Amino acid sequence: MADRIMDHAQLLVQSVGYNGFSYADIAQELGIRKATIHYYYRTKSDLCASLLRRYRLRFRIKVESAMAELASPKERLMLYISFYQEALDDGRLCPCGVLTSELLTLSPDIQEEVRGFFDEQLDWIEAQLRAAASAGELRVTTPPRDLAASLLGMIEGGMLLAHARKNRRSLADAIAGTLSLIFS
Amino acid sequence: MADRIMDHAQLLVQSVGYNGFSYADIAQELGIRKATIHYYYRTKSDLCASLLRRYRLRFRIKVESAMAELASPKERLMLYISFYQEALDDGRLCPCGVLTSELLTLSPDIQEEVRGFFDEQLDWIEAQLRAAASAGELRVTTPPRDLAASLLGMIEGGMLLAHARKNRRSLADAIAGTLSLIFS
DNA sequence: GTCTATAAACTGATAGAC
DNA sequence: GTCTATCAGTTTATAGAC
Repeated sequence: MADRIMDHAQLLVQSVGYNGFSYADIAQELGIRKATIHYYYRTKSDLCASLLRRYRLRFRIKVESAMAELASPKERLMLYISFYQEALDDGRLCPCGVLTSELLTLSPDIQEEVRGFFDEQLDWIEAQLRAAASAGELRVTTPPRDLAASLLGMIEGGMLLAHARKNRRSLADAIAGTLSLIFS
Repeated sequence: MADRIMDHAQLLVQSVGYNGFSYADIAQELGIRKATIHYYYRTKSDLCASLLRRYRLRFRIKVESAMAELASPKERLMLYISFYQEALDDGRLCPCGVLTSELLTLSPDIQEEVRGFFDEQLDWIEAQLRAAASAGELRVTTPPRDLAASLLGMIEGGMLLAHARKNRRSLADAIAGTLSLIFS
């Protein structure tokens, strides 16, 4: 039951944000009572922090397996972007992107998880860009960290735009164009 | 008083989102009672929709004056981006970017204002890119609409990243690099 | 216009029976 | 483990006095 609760809580965070749902929403969906949720997660804040830790862990594993399978930085980045596109196809946003909009209302634990996720993603993207630069595959001289921030921003913002405009195609297509621009 | 209420409501939307504040927050800040807010704005939904209409109008005027002053599409886009950077320097996010995260919990009026804002921005950016292409100033052949979506996504996502990482520099710097990439 | 008072619903959370 | 019952606090919103 703990997993089912967390699953649905994550779906809700990715759809309407932390302040956009309540324990009653989860209880109704799972056909249980609110008190049952409190048995597994003492507070809503705990539930959200736990959910973010699991999300980050799963995402990390996904990304690591992508590194193992593909050698080319550009291919890796294309696959990386497809992870976000998958969520979008499922009607979900990036939980960390969503929570950033209401970050000031959230507990320090949650804020730290969100910030940690972004830092981790920037590190990974930067590493791919540096590898590409070493291999002479980069067409530009922009500092890798800045370029990584551009790319991650484009991904997070692209998800938001696609969600608001109900146009799920726009993310992968738009970014693929920019990626081709960067790589030779 | 109507203006002061809307001013603070907008600040709150840009800081913590729609579901992140209540009438009590506004009342306390302005030293008035909650009922007074209802006198000017019947519902919270009305207040938010009104606030978005004003925001869009003001933003439109800002952008139009930018078009009048500067002839070069690249310069116009740099100035355009600085409008978002200004908000960020003031600790504010883009209200439409924020509201997108909780869009499914908001009234149809608000949803329409958010979507309208993005469409309007994409139209404007696309027009600048087409003008640049006609003048032979564009280095790429990406469809202008896709490129516009990339840029707006990068702006919206860049604001989010800067907010979460408390690094307000990253927006303008990161985007300037990509802009230089696009323009010859 | 702004207030007091209040309604009705919902919030996260707890105690204790089963 | 899951429930019923309940709490105290908050939410948006309204009625009516001043």
